[in-house]
Order: sequence, then structure tokens, then C-alpha cells
Amino acid sequence: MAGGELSERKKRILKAIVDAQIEGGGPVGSKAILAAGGMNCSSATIRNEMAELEEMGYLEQPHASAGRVPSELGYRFYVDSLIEHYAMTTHEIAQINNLLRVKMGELDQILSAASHLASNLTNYTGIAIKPRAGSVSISKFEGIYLEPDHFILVAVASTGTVKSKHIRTERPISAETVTKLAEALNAMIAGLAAGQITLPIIMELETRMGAESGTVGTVIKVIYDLLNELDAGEMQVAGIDHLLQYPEYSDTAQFRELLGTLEKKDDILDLVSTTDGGEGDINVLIGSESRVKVMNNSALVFKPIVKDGKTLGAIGVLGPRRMDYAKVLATLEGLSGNIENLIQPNKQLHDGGTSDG
Amino acid sequence: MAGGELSERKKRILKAIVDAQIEGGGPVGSKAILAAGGMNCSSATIRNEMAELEEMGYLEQPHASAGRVPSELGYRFYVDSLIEHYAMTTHEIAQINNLLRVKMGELDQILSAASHLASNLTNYTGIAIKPRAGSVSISKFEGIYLEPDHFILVAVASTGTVKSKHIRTERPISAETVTKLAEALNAMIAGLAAGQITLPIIMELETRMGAESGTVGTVIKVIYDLLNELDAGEMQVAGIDHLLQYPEYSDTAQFRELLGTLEKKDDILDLVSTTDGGEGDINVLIGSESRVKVMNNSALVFKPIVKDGKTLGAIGVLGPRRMDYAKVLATLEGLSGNIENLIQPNKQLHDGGTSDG
DNA sequence: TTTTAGCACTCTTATTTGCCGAGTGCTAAC
DNA sequence: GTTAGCACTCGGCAAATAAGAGTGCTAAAA
Repeated sequence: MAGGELSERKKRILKAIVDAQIEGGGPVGSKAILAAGGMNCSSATIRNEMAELEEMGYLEQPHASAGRVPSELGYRFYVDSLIEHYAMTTHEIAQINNLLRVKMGELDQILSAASHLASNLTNYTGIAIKPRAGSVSISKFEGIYLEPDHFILVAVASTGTVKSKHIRTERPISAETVTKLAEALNAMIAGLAAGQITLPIIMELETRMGAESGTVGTVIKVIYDLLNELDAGEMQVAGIDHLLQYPEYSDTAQFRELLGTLEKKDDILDLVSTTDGGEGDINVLIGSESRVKVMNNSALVFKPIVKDGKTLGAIGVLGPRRMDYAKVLATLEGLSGNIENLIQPNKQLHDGGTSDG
Repeated sequence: MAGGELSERKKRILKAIVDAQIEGGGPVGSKAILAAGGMNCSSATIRNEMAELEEMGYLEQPHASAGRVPSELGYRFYVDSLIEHYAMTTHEIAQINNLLRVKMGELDQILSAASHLASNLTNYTGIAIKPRAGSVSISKFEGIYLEPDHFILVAVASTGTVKSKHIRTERPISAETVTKLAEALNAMIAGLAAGQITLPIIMELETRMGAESGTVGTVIKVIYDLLNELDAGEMQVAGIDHLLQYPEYSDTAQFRELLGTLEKKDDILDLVSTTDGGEGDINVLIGSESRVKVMNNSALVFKPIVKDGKTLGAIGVLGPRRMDYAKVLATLEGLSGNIENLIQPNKQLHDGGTSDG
């Protein structure tokens, strides 16, 4: 892991192999490395070195007469120690700035736009996530009266997310009752996580509503649902089709499984929600490091979006294990920086007086 | 088209071919039809009939020494005239009832659940759509004050959809101003489609807000965005992975295009929004009938969800051209019936006092 | 001790060839 | 109008062959 255990030449060879892998595809042999340049020795020497690198676990050989391929450990070492800084083109930078500047408003929309952008800039699959969280609460309630038996409950979550639910009552209620209900909820339920809404609180709520307590049961159930939805997180995927351009996804059955995993969302949502490489750092999960078996020859890179120390979301990229890490890392850094600027009210870069959340 | 032009025996042969196609896959020959039963003639006669059916355009021959395959016209005739009623199993019915009964609340969620269900019950891809519409308006506004420079605008659309936007103001405003703004919007903007919000109206709105008119410009812009989002429709896809089990999607490049189309949403959203086979009827688009070229060997079946004569959404199924139309039609009928029950307040089947929208 | 050149060997991939069988269309008899 | 029989066609499969890429090893050179 230290990296010091590899001679300079071994590093150079490993890097050459990973680089070739990233653009090319197939296994790479000793002559190809020589041809790539930067080596002042013969192919025989390179062969010897490669044999040693294989023994150390950095390389693998698909079969006896093929070239070498980096192992998971090889990629890990590359990402940790050999990666070069990728300089985004002005065009790429402009794309990030433009799209996100136009998009304003909800974090959902920003994340969604960001995942599309991540996908298009990198040619892999983009992912936008609102992580699972155990302790989301609702900071503000509001009721919107529509008809005598129909109103809407709007809830602003502690994360800033706004959710609403239609509620139909069995007995007619008035607009005033709805207002009163919202006030009561703000007084009693606001700030509580799902687990903290206890029976005594509900009973007090009913007392407070007095004769109009009929809907309290329904409303509480709706709030539970709301909090659960909020806790459950969200995930959007963009540009899955990009993956099909890479031969590692040409196995239909395997790709189908991956598609299923992406649709089910659970696994990846869990993964991102529970993996934290420290405050807002980029995470790189290579192959089996992700614990999701269908992603064993894929890599997932993601970066949390943090505001005031709270993780509000994450954007990521999913691609083949041999993805262009340098480019992906740079893109995600660029995107997340932009997003965090957008959502930090203090740092707001005003453009035309529009605003955001 | 009339169907009368086909002899009873030709119909039976065509039906046998389509049926075999639906479960089996490959082209079907005269002997296979004979083996399937129901024919009281020899394979030679069947061959003769098939040759005629091919000449009429109902069948096609992939190559000279293969069996026959139904043409688009063949499938069309099958769907229009030969299809048999599919009886859902009690298990299937139960699944529909259960899942949709538990799910309550927003149409979005119901549609989403329905598309998943459609996908799982049919083993094709499920689609949930809120169609594009040119004339969505907002029936009710509400403002939620959060901080001196930060409030939320909540809008209830004429379709029942609730949307919200965070708004940050340049100058501090009070909670009362937010309330007043919402009232003014309800008085002046509610009920108007995007195109109807004219300058005079905006100016009157500013007058009405008097000294606090500073945010009107921002708010109007947000409302425009809101209306555009509402007009643009929405689309969700569930169970794309199912498609990969069918050999017609084994061509990676082609499948990739289809995936792209499903992600872009535009084409299909347009298609569903502009195709109306009359009030709430099921639409069956086979192959090139859909005008979307990547769907040329697919079929799209969808059913609008109608409430009070207004189309609020649609659920559909996308699969290979040789899909099990009988099953798909039955499933969509079952689902849509259930959904419409759920959203018709008059017909509400109460369960435990919870409610829906 | 390290590096290099050379060579035999291995294993994959692509291509060719030949064969089998499914299915047809046609003709002639029923 | 229907059926049996038969020659013919064409795709798919499998074995056989050829080509190539890359390795490991040995022995000589630095």
C-alpha cells in the first residue's frame, strides 16, 4: 500500500499498463509498453519486471499467452499514487458553468442536471444521490386548503427538501382547521425525527386540535410516510447507454444484472450512504471494494455535496474498472464545487437576480 | 384491414404463427403449425396458405429456407381481430390490488408503482407518464416563509400536481409579505396558463404588492419555470433489464440506442402525448407505427389515466414486437381501472381511513 | 548482478471448410 | 381443392487450419 515498495521503473511500467488499458481495452504486452515510450530498457527486462509485478499482485494475466492487465490492487495503486492531474478543457469548464448557472432552484434539479453532465463529460454513467439518513426531521409544515374534504400538507425537511401530500378527510373540515393543524404540527412535530414522534406527543396534538382532532391520525400517518421517504434517500441515473460502448459490458446477462441493480437503487444508495471517506472527500470504489458483486468489474466514484457540514447529496460516476480516473475525478471536483457554490447562500454568485435554494 | 378478406383457415394459421412467435422466438414452419394442433389439413396445404399470406403481406420470410414470421401487418391484424381474452390469475389480480392499495397519495407515486407492477407482471418494460399538455395552470399558490431572504413558493397545478421552489430575495422580506404575495398570486395568476400571463397582469401584480413589489420579477420567472415543467410532462421507466432476456435486443448497438431513447424521454413523451386513440382507450403501437425508429422491432402499449374527462397520466408497456398482447392489454386494463378508482374521490374504496389524492 | 537477444512454446482468435437439417416450392397423384 | 413426395436452398454448427501475439527461459553480454 505504501508505494515505496515499488521501484521507479516498476511504477512506470504499471502506469503505462493502466494508461494503455484506459484508452485501449485489451491486455497489454511488453512490446506495447516499449512502443509507448518512456522506457530505456528492452522488452525482456520489462517482461521480467511484469512477472514480478504479477507476483506482487498488481497485475494479472487473463491467460498464458496474453499480455497483462492491472489487478484491482493495480488500479488502487494507480489511483492512490500514480494518477496525473487532469486539466479540464475550457470547453468542459464552460459546459459545467453554463448548465449549472442556468439551472437554479431545487437541489433535486441541480443534482439531476449534474448527473447528466457528469455522464456526458466522462462518457460513463452519471449518478445523482440524496443519501439515506436516519434523522431527517421536518422543520416546517404548511397546509393548503382545497375543498371541504381535501387539503394538502406541505413539509419542509431539515435538508431543505420540500414534499407534499394530498390528504382527504372523512368529515368536512374548514380552511381554518387546516391552518390550525399546520400551526399545531409546527409547534409539536417540527424538528422531530420519525422515531421521536411518540404516542404522548400525538395525544397532546389531538388535545390541542380539540373538536377538530379527527384527521390527526391520518396526518400523523402521512407524516410518517413523509419522514420515511426522506430518510430513504433518492437516486437518479443518467446515461446508462454510455456503458454499452465498452466491451466489458458486452456480456448481456451481466449487463442485465447491473441494469437491475441501477434500477433497484437500494444497493448503490446503501453503498453511498454508508461509505464516507471523510468530510466531503471523493470516494473511489474499484471493483469488489464496492461490495456489490455485479459491480466487480466496474468502478464507482462519487463525491458528497456538503453544506454547513451536512451531506445533502452526492454525485458520482459509474463505469468500467479501467475508467479514466483522472478525468472523472476532475469532473466531479468541478461539478461539486459549482454545486456547492450554488447552494451556499453566502457565496452566491448572482446572475440576473434569480435565486436558488 | 377488414379482416373479412381472410378465410377462417388463414386466420387460424396466422394466429398459430403469432402465438408460437410470442412464446417461442424463431420463425415457425408448416410442420410446427401442424404439431401445434387445431388444423385438419396437411403441412402442404399450410405451406400453400402461408405462401398466400405472405403475398398478402401478413407474413415474412427471414430467408428462403426458414419458417415464416408475422409482419407488422400480421401483428396488427392479430391485435385487432384474433386476440383472445387473457384471464389474469388470482395471484396477478391480488398483486395489483395489494400494491396499489397500500400506495396512497400522490399520483406520481401511484403511477410509478403501477409502472413497476406492469413491468413485473408482464416481464417487459413498464412506463409511467404524465403527458405533455399545453394548458396547465396553477390553481392555488402558497408561500412558506423561512428566513428573511428565503421563502418557498408552493403551487398546486390544475392537474393536482404540487410543486415547490425555494426563492431567495435580494432584500429581506417579512412573513407577512410572503402571505400577501401568495394572496396576490392567487387572485391574479391562478388559473392562467403560461401564455396568458401578460405584461399588464404582471404590472398590476406589482401595483398590488406596492412597496414590497421587489420580488415580483423573480417570482414570475419562477412561475414560468413551474408552468413549463408542468407542461413538459414526466416519464418514468421501470424494468428495462427485462428486455435483455429477449433475443431481439441482443444487438448491443441497437439496444443502446433504445436505452438512449428511453433516457431522453422526449420521443416517447411526445408520442404518448400526441397519440390519442379516443377517450382513454388503450393504444397499441406496433413497430414503425410509433414513428420512433429505434422502436421498429418493438411495440408500445399504453393506456391513459382519465379523471373527469381529463387525461392525467398514462401507463404503458414496451417490449418486443412479438409481445404477449393479450396479457399486456389485460394487465394495463386492470392497473388503470385500479388507479382510476384510487383517484376518483367519489368511488373511493376506503381502507383504514387513509386517504389519497 | 543486471540486462539483453533469441527462440521454442502456448494459447486465443479468425477463417475456412464441410455437413446437417429445417423448411420451402413444385409437381403429380388423389 | 388437398395431399404426398422430392429436389433444392440456405443458415447454423463444428471441426480443422492458419495466423499472431506474447510469454518464459536460457545463454550471452554489459
